[in-house]
Amino acid sequence: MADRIARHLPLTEPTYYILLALTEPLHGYAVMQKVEQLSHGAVIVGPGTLYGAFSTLERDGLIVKVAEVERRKSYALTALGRQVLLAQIGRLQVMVRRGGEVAARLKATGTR
Amino acid sequence: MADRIARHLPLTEPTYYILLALTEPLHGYAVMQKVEQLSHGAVIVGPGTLYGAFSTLERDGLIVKVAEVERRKSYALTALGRQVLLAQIGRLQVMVRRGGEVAARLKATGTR
DNA sequence: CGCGAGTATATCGGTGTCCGATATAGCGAC
DNA sequence: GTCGCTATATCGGACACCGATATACTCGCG
Repeated sequence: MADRIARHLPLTEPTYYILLALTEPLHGYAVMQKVEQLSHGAVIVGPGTLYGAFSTLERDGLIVKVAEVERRKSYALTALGRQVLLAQIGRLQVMVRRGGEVAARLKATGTR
Repeated sequence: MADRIARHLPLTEPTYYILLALTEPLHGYAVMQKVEQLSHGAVIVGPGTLYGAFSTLERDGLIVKVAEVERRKSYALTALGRQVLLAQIGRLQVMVRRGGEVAARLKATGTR
């Protein structure tokens, strides 16, 4: 059953960046900063988005708590989380390829 | 004010493909088929998604009705819609580039 | 000593979107 | 005459995003 992976797709933009950040174990606050950096400032996740997403992702088994030192709770991707992330990257590549073709056409044709 | 464009971002996957399909004037039913084709079957938009999205997109000025022959209502991108679509393609390119780096690292490092 | 700024986690509620289910209706084929 | 395809449309549930808000610790500066 490959829909064990497909069931979680597509990922939204914030969720995608959160998983991307968690390829390296990080705690919540660090994820907020990493996402901003990864997206060149295009995506800013606030506390509401972050901790809501953490709950959902942990419940679904895509991430897991790996440490809890002082106030910092660190999370990391599970094997399933890695597979979902890679599958999403595949979807994005299709989207970009299609988009690139169309973009070229739009620019070439002009406003018509 | 560039947030005239940014206000509409990010686009969800179905909305992205709908706009992509409408770079060429099409009526609703044809959009459903085009989206499925563009996405290699990964995205299937049902009537609920499609006509709901049409209402929102037309209200926001990203698409416009260009013809209505028999039962077919054809829509096409506006200038704003084209700008939003191109901006979204830019976001996707950033996402894919970041994803590609991480994917390479994930595969190289293995399961650790 | 007090206060602002940064670190860090957490909850709540509004808003919007996706999407399945459902409905209508014309058309051609068998 | 009924099945399936074309074609448009509405409704409601479920879910996610995200701003506002709250708590609490630490550090530095005046």
